[in-house]
Amino acid sequence: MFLQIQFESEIPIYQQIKNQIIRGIALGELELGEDLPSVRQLAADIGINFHTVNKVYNQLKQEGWVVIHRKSGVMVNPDLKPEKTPEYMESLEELLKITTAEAYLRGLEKKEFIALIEKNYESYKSQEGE
Amino acid sequence: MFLQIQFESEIPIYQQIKNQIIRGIALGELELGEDLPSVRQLAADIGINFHTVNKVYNQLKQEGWVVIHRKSGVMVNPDLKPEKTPEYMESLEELLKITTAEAYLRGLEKKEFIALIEKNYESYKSQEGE
Amino acid sequence: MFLQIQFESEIPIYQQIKNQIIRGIALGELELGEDLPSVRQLAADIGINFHTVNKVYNQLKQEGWVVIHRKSGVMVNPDLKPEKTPEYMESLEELLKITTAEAYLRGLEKKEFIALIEKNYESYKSQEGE
Amino acid sequence: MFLQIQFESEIPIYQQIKNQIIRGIALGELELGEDLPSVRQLAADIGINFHTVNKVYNQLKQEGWVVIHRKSGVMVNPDLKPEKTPEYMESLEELLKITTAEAYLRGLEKKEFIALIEKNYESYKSQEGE
DNA sequence: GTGGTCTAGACCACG
DNA sequence: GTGGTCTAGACCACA
Repeated sequence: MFLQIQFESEIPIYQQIKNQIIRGIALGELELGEDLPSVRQLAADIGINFHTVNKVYNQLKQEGWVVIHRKSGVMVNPDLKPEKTPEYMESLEELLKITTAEAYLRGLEKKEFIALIEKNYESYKSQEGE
Repeated sequence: MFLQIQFESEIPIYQQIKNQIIRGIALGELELGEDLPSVRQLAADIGINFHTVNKVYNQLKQEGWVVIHRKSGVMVNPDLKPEKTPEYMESLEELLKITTAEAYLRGLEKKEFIALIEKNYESYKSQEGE
Repeated sequence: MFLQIQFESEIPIYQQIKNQIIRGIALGELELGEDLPSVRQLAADIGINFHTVNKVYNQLKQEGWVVIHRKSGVMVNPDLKPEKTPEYMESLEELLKITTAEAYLRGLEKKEFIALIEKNYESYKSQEGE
Repeated sequence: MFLQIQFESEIPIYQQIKNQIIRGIALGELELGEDLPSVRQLAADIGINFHTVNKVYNQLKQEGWVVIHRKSGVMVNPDLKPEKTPEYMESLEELLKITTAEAYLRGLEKKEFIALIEKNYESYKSQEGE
């Protein structure tokens, strides 16, 4: 498994896992319809309690990233179609407000910031052969 | 005061205040050397516990955004020069990893994302007459 | 066979099968006395474990919907006469309590709700030439 | 508190609590903006573990029924506006398919079924003075 | 005081 | 063997 958890981080473990799974989908490391480890398996791999993984999978299911088959376990939602909802856009804009403000004050040029965005986007695009 | 607090938000109140003060500086709404309200004043204005405001000011001081004079209160650091430290850059890159991943999956084009960044940066630049 | 199973559903597979068989009887798609597929046949058709089908048939038998002959297999109970028991009525009322409450809060008018009921009832009645 | 839990029921405790809170809102027993007991308080009142209540509140928040203030606890969403989404309508229709089928086969007349619906709806309407 | 996170272990439903 | 539920208790962040 490609998950890398920082136990000393302030970011909750379950949040780190969620982030990395979503990023894994964007990067193409996780394909649509691909099986994810069982809650207990993943928990054992990472060395955490299975309830923590359970919480992750349930939230990912709630948000539509994965589907939970009744017995075969959890897989990346094969019909993944997350939407650019107004709520999402609002929260993104709110996040960027403070992020860019601090970046600007710290002397990060607009060009540098955009370069970071582009670097990330390229890594996603490359998955599609574009 | 220009602070707008969302009590139902996931973001802690103290974090919201910090964010808005930093953004206020970037926007030029708060000038370098400008006095901030006293702890009790701000707490009363927002309707929160003054310990929360105290925490905010102490963290802002520690991070170099404000200076606290024993009697004259708190002011925006007149010699503000926050740095683009490696630690900061690392945390920013980490944040953008997950942020762009979700944005990409939700169908937000790179151009759209960058437009959001530029919109923000323009609002800061305009303060300098550029 | 007319069974359509959703493996990602919250509803257990065995429950889905039961539901569809009972609905099939109400719709007249399954006639009284009609033979049902064998346990192994149905399991193979759907692609599930035959223990699951076994469980379904046994529960349906216990509730009086089908009869099981040792060799000739399973058939819809030719003398079907399920009753409007107090227990059933109680559980139905309990179900409708929460169902109508949410429907009401979501803005579903009483007329709309009743229209849904009537639409269903009509499809059963039509089987009797009414 | 008006909650009545059946510990011997097959319906999970957390589900029963959810149901009764939503029904409480529909009945007007819970007003919009009204405070709900704290997780630990409600858990103690019912005599269950606080994690179970926590799960309820989080799901209710996720579905928009309540808001969780950072310190003042949980309250019924004052801006409650659950929607008649296509997903909801689909699941409701699916539920009514099997429910009406069994009711019909058990000899419950359409009129009787509708009477049950009306009885419930009246109890909600009466809250509005209509 | 509030909710949030994580651990730990038990038992159950499902297939 | 899978996820789901519930209990229990610890510690933390927040206000």
